[in-house]
Amino acid sequence: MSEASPFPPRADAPPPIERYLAGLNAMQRQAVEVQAGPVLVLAGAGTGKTRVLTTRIAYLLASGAAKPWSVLAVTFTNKAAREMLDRVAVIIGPMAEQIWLGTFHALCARLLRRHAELVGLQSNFTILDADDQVRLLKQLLQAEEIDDKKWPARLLMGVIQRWKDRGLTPDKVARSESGDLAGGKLPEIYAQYQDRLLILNAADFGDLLLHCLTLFQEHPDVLQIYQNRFTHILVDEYQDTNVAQYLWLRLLAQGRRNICCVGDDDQSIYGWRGAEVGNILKFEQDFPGAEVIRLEQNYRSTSRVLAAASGLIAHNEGRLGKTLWTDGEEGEPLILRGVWDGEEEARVVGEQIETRQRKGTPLRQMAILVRAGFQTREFEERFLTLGVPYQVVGGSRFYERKEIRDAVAYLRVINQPDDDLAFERIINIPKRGIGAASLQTVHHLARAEQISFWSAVNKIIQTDELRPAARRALVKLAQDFQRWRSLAETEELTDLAGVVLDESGYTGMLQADKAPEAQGRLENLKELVSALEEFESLGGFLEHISLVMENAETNNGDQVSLMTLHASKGLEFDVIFLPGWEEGVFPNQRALDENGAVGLEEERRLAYVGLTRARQAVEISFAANRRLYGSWQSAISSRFVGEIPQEHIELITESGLYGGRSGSGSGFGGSNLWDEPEVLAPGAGHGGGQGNPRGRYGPGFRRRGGSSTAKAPTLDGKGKLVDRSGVISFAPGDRVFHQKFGMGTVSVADGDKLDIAFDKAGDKKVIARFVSRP
DNA sequence: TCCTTGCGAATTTTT
DNA sequence: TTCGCAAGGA
Repeated sequence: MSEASPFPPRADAPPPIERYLAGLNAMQRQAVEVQAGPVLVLAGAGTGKTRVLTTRIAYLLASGAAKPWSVLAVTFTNKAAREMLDRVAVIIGPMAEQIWLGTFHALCARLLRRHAELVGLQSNFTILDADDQVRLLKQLLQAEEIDDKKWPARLLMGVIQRWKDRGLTPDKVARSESGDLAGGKLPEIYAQYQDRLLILNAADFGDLLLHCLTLFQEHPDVLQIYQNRFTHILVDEYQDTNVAQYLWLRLLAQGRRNICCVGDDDQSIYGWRGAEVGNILKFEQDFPGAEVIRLEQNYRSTSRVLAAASGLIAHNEGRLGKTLWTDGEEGEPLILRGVWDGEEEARVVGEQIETRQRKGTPLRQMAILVRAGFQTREFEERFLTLGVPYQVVGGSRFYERKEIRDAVAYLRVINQPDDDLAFERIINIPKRGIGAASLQTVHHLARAEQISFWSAVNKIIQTDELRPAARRALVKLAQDFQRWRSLAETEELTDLAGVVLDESGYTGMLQADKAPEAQGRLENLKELVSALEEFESLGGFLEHISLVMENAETNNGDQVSLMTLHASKGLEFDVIFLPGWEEGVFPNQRALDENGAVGLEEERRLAYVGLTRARQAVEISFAANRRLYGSWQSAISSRFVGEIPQEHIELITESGLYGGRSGSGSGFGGSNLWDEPEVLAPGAGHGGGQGNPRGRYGPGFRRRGGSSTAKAPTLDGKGKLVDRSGVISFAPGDRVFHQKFGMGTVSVADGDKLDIAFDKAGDKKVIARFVSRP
């Protein structure tokens, strides 16, 4: 359908505007044509949402209403951003590159790099990933002596992220919010965390938005620049925006009020991550006079699939309400299959896939959608046995592998010396004889002086504070980094990476490693090095991997797709398999426990998303027995099963399995369907000893024991650090005490660097921080 | 400093 | 089941 003729020939002679509208239905057309003022497009699944958005952009440009650089188009995922860019480029050509198009996070990062200093960052700031965030928070928690058993860093990090999602900087977190989290100290720790990030010249994901928001709020002149620049704003997946994103958009849109948001409240599945469906519900209040357009004609699914999905989602309350319809075929009924256990489920799905393939459906048109990532395992195993090619979408990611993260950590330190988390990660990888004791010493200095780890290392290696071996190792490492940093100025990235991996000893370490996976790691590193070819600068590469942490797609060829329901949003396939429809699995027990009725509705929307991915056929299955963490558990079918209108379902069970019931379902009634808990003996397991492919990180480096070094003069009575102005100065002749070296007399004092003649340990160079008056 | 062993705990979704 | 973490030994 998409006739891609290269145009326009000249910028001042656009093709007839009508051309863009051809093939759109009345509602779509309206959504494209209304250019001025706020517009909300409620776009049901498969109603041509992306087409509307891309056409709208093209139409804006062709009609002369906007210039490419004055259009801001925001998406939720990188995938969506790329797809939109591609599709716009097909219509309008290379001009598309000039549109401000990307995810919230990518766009905010771009803005922040320009104005970093206004929020206390430098423009080459590092973007931390989830792992870094938790590690950093863990350090702070230990310093505060918070019990990490009671308050796991991951959990607290989640709370902080939620605050950030809501646009709350530490000073805005209400007392009532904190509760007894971390003994009521969490807001304070949040503040420390933010301070620490600034010292590290780093921002986490939430910060990208939060800082941008602060920037706009506190610098009206800057805000105005962008309000003027972005004459037209488009937002995809509006139902997934959180409060911070909403505030950000509202600030930017306030100028011209030309904002067009597209979304579907029934597909809001990121509430757990701070998304506010409320944003879409109150759009008309926020933008009075907004035009609301509903897209209800579905071009994707058969009427039976559609009816099943609609019937299911009708069980939710508080919807804006849409009535999807199609003039397409009725199609085959959905298949609902009860099986004995997960193994059988995988076997049957495998058979169905092979059968459908024989009948002409290519593998790439089939997908298995699961609730949680680990559920893909059984299917993978089965496919390996069968020899069915498959692809796990969004599974273990390339950039999360240990060796890749290590290599990237080296690059990060080269790019930005103050990136402590990266530096600490690789300071002793490969082993350099720098152990916990040395690390703690450096840490201590870094915290006391409020400087970065890198700075502390450089300071400390000029002294005798560390053991000679450790000191030598650090001196070498510091020199290496200096050298690599200057190489980075002149050499190609790939060459730089090769040199770094070689000279650091990292390659050597892997080559010497006899473990079976070492070879694969070397391969991965090679892949990383070649991936660097596409980038012009180190900064550009690092930005890419932190914002676009996606798999290097190798989906050439005909493969079945395996992915989570979340990852499937926005995709479509001829045939969809939905396994694991059991209470507790789907809907997920934790979602129910933690969020009750709200959680259940989100789970139901997830089911709705799953169903509406299908063009032609859906096969749902559930098992009577499920193995979970080594123990068997009997299960009952998901309540969602009973919520799908019966007339669109064909029920299949192996005869005899469920008290002989089989065939089309009499006694259909929801969750009590086949409710015969029967425990299966944990007999014949799978053959043991599959190699575990997941490399994990080595032991982390961390301080122990919090601020227990109470002898240092930098700690006040409560163990708090005193600020920089509180540095005690020493003069030659002063008697001092050092924890390790004992008593001594200052012989030379050069700022905070002291030469001291110790009574027992002899002449040493130390930093003033480490000694006290006796 | 580093490695091994043993124990306990927890187990979703992702920019 | 698997992973991460803490303690103990070389």
